Amino acid sequence: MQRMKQDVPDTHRAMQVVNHIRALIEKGSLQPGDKIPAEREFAHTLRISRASLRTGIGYLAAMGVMKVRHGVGTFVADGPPEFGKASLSLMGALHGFQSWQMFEARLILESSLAALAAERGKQEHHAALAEEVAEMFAAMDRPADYLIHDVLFHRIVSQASGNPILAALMETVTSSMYDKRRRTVERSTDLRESAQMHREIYRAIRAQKPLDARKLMEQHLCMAQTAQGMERPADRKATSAGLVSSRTPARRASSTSL
Amino acid sequence: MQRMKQDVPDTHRAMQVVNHIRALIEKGSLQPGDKIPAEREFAHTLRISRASLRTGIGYLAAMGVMKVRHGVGTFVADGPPEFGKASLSLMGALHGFQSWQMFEARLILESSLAALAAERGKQEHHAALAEEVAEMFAAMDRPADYLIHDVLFHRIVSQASGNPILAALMETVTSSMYDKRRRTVERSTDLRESAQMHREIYRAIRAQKPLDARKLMEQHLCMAQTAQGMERPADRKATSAGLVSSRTPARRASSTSL
DNA sequence: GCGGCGGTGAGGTCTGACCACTCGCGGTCT
DNA sequence: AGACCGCGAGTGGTCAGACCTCACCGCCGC
Repeated sequence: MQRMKQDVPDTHRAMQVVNHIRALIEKGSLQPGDKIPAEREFAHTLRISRASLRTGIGYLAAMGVMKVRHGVGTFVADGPPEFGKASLSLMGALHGFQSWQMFEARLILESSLAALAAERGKQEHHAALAEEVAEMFAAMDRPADYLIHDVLFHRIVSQASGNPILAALMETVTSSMYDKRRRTVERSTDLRESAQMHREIYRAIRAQKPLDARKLMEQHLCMAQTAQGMERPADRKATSAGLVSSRTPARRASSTSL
Repeated sequence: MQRMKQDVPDTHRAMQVVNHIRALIEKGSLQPGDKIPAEREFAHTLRISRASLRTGIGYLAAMGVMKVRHGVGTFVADGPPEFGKASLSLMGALHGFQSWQMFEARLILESSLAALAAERGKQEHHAALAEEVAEMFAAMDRPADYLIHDVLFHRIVSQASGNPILAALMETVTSSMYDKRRRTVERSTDLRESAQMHREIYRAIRAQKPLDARKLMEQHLCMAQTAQGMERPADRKATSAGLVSSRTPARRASSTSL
């Protein structure tokens, strides 16, 4: 029988702070971007020491719920939802995550994200997407700039999906690959092809064709994976049937069909 | 132009601790389950105050990289990779995540996980899966126990997928739904049907039929969503074409085909 | 008008003491 | 001899207060 108990990541006081702030957020009296009272003052209000308060704030900051700015104050995170960015990186070092696993996770998340974006994307998203595609074509000779708009493009797709949870998960995965991508893009030679693939994806999303968007995104990511030489070491090909939208509908006939 | 800078969640000293421990992990001198030196001693070694050391440890603990046990010591996390469990819950309260969004995220992750498990699952996983299915059938009249084996089943599927990253992401999503599920299962009446669906999924995985496993898992989750009355408020149906493995391959003909 | 300088208030760090929890050793009672 | 209890060493948790660093902004002098 497993433990199944609530996680107790920190100690009493810290959780007290976390729960207090959580209550404030849920009550609506603490909105994203808001500033919380100064540490000394807040600590006195909660009847705890400043050190304990800082422990709790540190916990929240580590998870991306709050942002601390030295000399300014402590604020509730305002931008798009983000989990602790360094977390995946740390976990990777600890559990020995492989590059192909990251790509696989990204492939699954982002292809679904593209499909959702095609279904639900609004005009504003289409416009932003078009903007980034244009920027990418314009920056084909400047890999560093190109990467920026590349990332932006995918981020907008995430937003257009209308599911901030998936978007946040995606961001977590991609952010831990960013530095590696930056190095790869520098010596990339076929940014033109990449830009065109982005344009195709954009078109599929604008045309509200989820299946096309999904397939194109899969192609795009598989290509990116190949470009970085991060295919899965042996056995199956990366584009295994269960992962990528299959082009062999015939196999569906073998369904056990409940 | 966006910021794109590295995240600086905490301050200098804390990151110094994080990086030090990260280095120890990457060097291999710190394995999962290992105990790190006592705080007073470790702080003296790093030439920083105990308070600063604790800040760094708190950061790592918040992300699930380390586990602190009062009166015992501080250890490197050993179990399956887990992100901060409370994070999604906090983020949800902050950004107003909807239930259907959680279900959607879970649907995407877990259906892919099932497909991967069908491709890569080993015999040991099949055995464990069968075990849990049996337990579920045996616990149909005890909702609380049933839920435990339900969770275990899905967790084993995650492991069988061979991608710890996706498994960890899934765990993050599901753990924030656990309490709600617990309440729902209590008044559930058709656990028999649920158990049978799990058995079907198990069979598809054992038979190495990724597409079947994916589809069955989708059905199972959609049913669970319906049971909890958490469908998406209006517009489309939950089983939109781009999300669920379509049963209308004809639509694929409309591809823009790059 | 502009730029540097310093005040103000925020977070960051340090110190050292004390509190709370675990665990195991050793004594005691049965 | 064996089971039980108590206590103490070791470890994390909390506290208090002082001081440092940084960001911001208004004042003052040029």
